[in-house]
Amino acid sequence: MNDRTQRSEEIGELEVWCAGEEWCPVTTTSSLIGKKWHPVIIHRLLDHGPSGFNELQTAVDGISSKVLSDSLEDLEEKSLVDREVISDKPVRVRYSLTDHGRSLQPVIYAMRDWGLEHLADPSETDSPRE
Amino acid sequence: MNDRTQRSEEIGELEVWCAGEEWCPVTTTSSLIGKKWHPVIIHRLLDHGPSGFNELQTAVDGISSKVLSDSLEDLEEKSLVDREVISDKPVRVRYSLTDHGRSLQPVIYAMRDWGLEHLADPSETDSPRE
DNA sequence: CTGAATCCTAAAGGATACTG
DNA sequence: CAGTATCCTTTAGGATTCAG
Repeated sequence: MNDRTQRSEEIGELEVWCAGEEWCPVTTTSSLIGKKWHPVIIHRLLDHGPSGFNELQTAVDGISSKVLSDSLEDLEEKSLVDREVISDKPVRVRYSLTDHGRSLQPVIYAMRDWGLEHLADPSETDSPRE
Repeated sequence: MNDRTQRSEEIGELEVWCAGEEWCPVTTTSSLIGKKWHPVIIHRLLDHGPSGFNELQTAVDGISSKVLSDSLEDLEEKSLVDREVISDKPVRVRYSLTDHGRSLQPVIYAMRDWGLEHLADPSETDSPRE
C-alpha cells in the first residue's frame, strides 16, 4: 500500500495516487464527493441556492441532523461549501456553495442525467411503491 | 435492448426518495457508484477495456484483493460489470463493463475532467485549490 | 494465476434527546 | 433554529491466509 494515499486530505493536501506514480483525478474527485450524502447536498444547494440548516435538511430528506452537520462540516473543510452566520439572535445560518463547489455542477448534473435516463423512477415503470 | 423493465426490477428495491415523494436521480446514482472504489474500477475498465483480476488490481493500485473482489461482485449485482470465465485451466476471468456500465462514461469522465481542472496533481503544483 | 474465507478495525451512518 | 451530545449499529475496508 502506498502510504501516500492514506487520507492525506485531512492533512490538507490531496494526494491520491493510482497505478505507479500516476495521479488519478477520478480517485481524487471520488475522495472529495464520494460520501453518501455529499452529492445530494451539493445538488440541493445548486438547485435551491443558499439555504438554512433545516431548510437543507428538509430538502435532502432522510438525513439526520447529526449526519447533515457532519457532512456540511466536511464539505466546508474541503472548501466546497461556505457557512455564514447571518444572524445571532435568533441564530441563523446560511450554507452556500463556494465557487469551487459550484464548479462541480457538471459532475452532479451528469449523475442526475444518468439517473434520469438509466434508472427509471420505480413509481413510473412497473412496480408502484409499496 | 429493452432491458429497462428488467433492470428496474433488479434495482426496483432501490427506492431512494427525496423531499416529499420525489424520486431523486442523484441520490440513486450515488447509491450505485458511491463506493470508494467503484468509480475508479469503472474508469479503469473504460480506459483499459476488459481486464483480468490481477490486471485490474494493478490498474487500481492500492486495493486489496478482497475489496476488489467485493467491489466487483457488487458491481456485477448492479448489472454494471460483467464477469466471464474464459478459461478453466488455469482459471482465467475477464471483467468488462456491461452496456449499462459503459453508459456511465459521461459521469466518470465528468469526475475525471473536474479533477483535472480543479484538483491539480500535487506533484506539479503546490496550490491545488484557491 | 484465479480469487474466496476469515478475522479485524475504523469509520460512516443513524436514533434520540437535549441546548442556547 | 441550528445545531450538540450520546450511544449504538452497520458497513467499508484491509491483512492475512488458503485453495483450485
